[in-house]
Amino acid sequence: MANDRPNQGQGIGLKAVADELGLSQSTVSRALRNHPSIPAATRERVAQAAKRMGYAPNARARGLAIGRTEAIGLVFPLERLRLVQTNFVDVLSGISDVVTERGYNLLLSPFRDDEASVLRRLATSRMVDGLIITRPLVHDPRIRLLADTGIPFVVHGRSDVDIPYSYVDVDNFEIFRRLAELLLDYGHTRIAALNSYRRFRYAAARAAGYRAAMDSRRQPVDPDLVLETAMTEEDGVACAARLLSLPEPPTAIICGSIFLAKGVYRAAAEAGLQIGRDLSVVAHDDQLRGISAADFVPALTATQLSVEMAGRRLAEILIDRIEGKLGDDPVGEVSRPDLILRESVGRR
Amino acid sequence: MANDRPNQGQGIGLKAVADELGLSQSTVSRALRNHPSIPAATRERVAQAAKRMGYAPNARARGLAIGRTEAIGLVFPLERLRLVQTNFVDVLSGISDVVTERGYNLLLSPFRDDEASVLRRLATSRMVDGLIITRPLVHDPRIRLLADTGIPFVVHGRSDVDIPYSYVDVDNFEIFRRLAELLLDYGHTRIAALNSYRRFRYAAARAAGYRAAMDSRRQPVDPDLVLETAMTEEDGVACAARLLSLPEPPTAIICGSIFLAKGVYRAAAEAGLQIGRDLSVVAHDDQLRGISAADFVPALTATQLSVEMAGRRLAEILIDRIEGKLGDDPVGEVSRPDLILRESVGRR
DNA sequence: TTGAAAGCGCTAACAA
DNA sequence: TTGTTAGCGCTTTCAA
Repeated sequence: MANDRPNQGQGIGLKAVADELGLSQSTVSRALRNHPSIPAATRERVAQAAKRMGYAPNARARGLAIGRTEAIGLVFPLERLRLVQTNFVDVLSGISDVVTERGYNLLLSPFRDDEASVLRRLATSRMVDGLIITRPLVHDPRIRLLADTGIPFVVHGRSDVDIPYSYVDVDNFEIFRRLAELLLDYGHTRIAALNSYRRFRYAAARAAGYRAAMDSRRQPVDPDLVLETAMTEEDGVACAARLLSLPEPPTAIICGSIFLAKGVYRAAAEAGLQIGRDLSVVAHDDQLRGISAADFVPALTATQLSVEMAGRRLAEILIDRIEGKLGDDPVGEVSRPDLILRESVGRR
Repeated sequence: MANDRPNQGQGIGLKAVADELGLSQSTVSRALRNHPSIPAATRERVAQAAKRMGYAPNARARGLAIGRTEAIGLVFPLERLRLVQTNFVDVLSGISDVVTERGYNLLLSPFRDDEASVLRRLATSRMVDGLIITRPLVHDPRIRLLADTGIPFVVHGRSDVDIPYSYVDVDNFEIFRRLAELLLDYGHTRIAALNSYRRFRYAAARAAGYRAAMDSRRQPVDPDLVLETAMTEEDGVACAARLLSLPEPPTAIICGSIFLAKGVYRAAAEAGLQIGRDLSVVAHDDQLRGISAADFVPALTATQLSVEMAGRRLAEILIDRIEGKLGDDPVGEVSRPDLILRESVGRR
């Protein structure tokens, strides 16, 4: 025997219900899942008995039989959960919503350093039906890894790899391009950019967008004004302080996140500069819960795009794919940001 | 046939490895799991082949065979993830840590309203080996529900039910008692308490602790000074404003959370009151990431106890229980808080 | 030390 | 409309 406690020691299984009613397991199984071949009368009897006896299907056995678990996985660095200033919880919130709506479960797999092995294990063990990965690098090895296992997956963001894959992304090039052009329109030329680390594809795209805007106006790009940093308030303070102490400081700053912008506001206040008059600030806003560009004083001009909505789309696409509701071709969605003009920008 | 793509369409299974080596499935299975009956030589050969062929065990099948999944579940209201001011993420972080260390997976099941059915489904479907539940009510029906299914579970907090269960809790009675006594020691008698909703066991315990302290000093409890509220900064502002506009306002306020305290600080500032001189404030501090009682101005006197550590213990106890490392008797752990004196309290 | 075979609880093809 | 039967991929007993 494989197990000394049949049926996990508890359960009323299909067998018990079938015996009780003098039916076969398969009839009971079909009745419970509303198979058309089962007449209403039988279906009713079975439903009654199942309920009375407290029958609950065993997900492990069902998963093995149908080849699906009805769960999707999300692998992420433990750190991101700990971070206070992160959009991770908002993405997760969007994913959770859809997962609930569609009757799936969400398997969270945190990792400390070796993401690849966690991903591989999850994918090949068929513990989940599909996976979501986030924050891809410019050339992200995870995509090939997952494609090779054959498991359905969706990427939050894009990566420059030569295999097709599904993704949900925002137009990061456009985000920084528009923010830079806005500032150029207002007469600024010494425009600083606080960007994330360029190994991440989204940051690389933003850097390119910034450069494109500057190039199109024949403005030189001063490398001292382009900083790579984490997206937190503290880093915003530090970067701004550094920029403002330059011999020829910027008159405007583009921030990759709203947290960064908050830090810049603080640094400006300390330096006695008034935002919108002495220093212009713009940012990209993920529309996170609990912090709003409109509530900044003065209100912050920003591109905006809900990252929670992105979470929703990620889960929707993944589940559709798992259920075969999408063709075999990968789908990609790129949202373009709205630019909301508020009071943090002034003429130079 | 049950499935038109045997082995999920991909996988190198035990069978393939066995055939390759001219061994039986069972030998390969045992070799891979270091069964003592397998000689080192064979074990080695098998390990090589498995690696070379890219064998990965199918978790669904394994789970079915051994009756375990090596995953634990956490059911929580979708809302809590969305909340900015919540200790949920910190608890989750502690749980994640341990889950990773022990090689388990964490299944997050968000729900919108019908928690009971989500719990029951998770428990009876044997999708996970054990469950953690949080924020129990004074009489929490979930405990009986889970106990009836027979699944191992641990509660973050206690509940007054007459069945044994495992829990990790803090001494909430003691927390409010000590905070109140401290204020009484400083000569305060009009002491307000901002507590959570008393249907939650922890809030009920805190209310009792407050009352016990007052009673022991023969101080009457003014119902106007005891407020039930959510634990956010906004609510802190609102409650404090209300208390300060009383005909006979309190001279000291006990806050159930550090967020609440933050709001009280704000309201005091608006009212032109100086914390520590015109108004004394104390709080309980869950030691959340990103907000520290020591950083308040003036620094906040508080009881403290790491809620992340509680998360760790919850997972440790649950997994030990699943693996049979604990006896059959439930275990309960109650931590007592440290009281850290800072500058937010003054003599009346 | 190894293999054959049964079984975990469920689904589904096929036959009746 | 229902039952029989053969899996899903793995573990484990039992026998060799």
